[in-house]
Amino acid sequence: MTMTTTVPLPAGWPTTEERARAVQDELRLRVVLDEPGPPPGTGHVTGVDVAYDDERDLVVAAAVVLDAASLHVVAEATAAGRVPFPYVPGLLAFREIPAVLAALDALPVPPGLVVCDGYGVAHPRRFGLASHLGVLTGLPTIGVAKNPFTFTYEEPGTRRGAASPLLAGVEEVGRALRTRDAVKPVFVSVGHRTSLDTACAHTLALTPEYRLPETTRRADALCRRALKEATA
DNA sequence: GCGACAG
DNA sequence: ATCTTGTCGC
Repeated sequence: MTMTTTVPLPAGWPTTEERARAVQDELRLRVVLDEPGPPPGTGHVTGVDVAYDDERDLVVAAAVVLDAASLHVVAEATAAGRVPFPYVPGLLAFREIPAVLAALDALPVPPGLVVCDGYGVAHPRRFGLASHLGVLTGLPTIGVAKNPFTFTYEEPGTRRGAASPLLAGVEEVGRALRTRDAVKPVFVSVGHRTSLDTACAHTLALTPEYRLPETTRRADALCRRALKEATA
């Protein structure tokens, strides 16, 4: 059974793009990049995702906890509220995080590593959704995105497991990682308290069958379902 | 100035 | 993100 809670807007949540960028420039200093992160296949791995109904100004987030070894669902929670920020490239976190925080708070078990649908340090100011969520919660986080955003990369080898650097100019901000033979890669970046190697290892452990991590797939399905039930 | 741009 | 049917393939 899934419990849906109501989203409280964190105190001081920015309303303007200018303020939001200032918040990123301040919080980015707290990102921890010198920890390896939890080893793949142990403990919990949690996927978070968000669905919208802009017509009704409604946002629903889902958090799904998996046992990292079996990939079985251990717990799940959802949270619904008003959309707190418009979609602006580079400021996605301000639109998604309040609902995600509420869903994580509603979980009955520790989340372990949190897998986000989007980017971590692969970001214009090196502070994407996954890093922001990590700093706010203290949890280890990674970002697994479906698109290369503004970054560049060389096509990785055709086999699952092949990878190539995701580049912001000459700086490596993440990795294009093939999770399925001959299928478009995903774009992995560190969020908080995790290394890039660990992030990629987790991503491969979570993709035994599909291109996207099992965590993301489960969270995506849950928030869409909860949005329909909230709309109905 | 123009275009591109995680979800 | 979201709007949306059928269809090709394992």
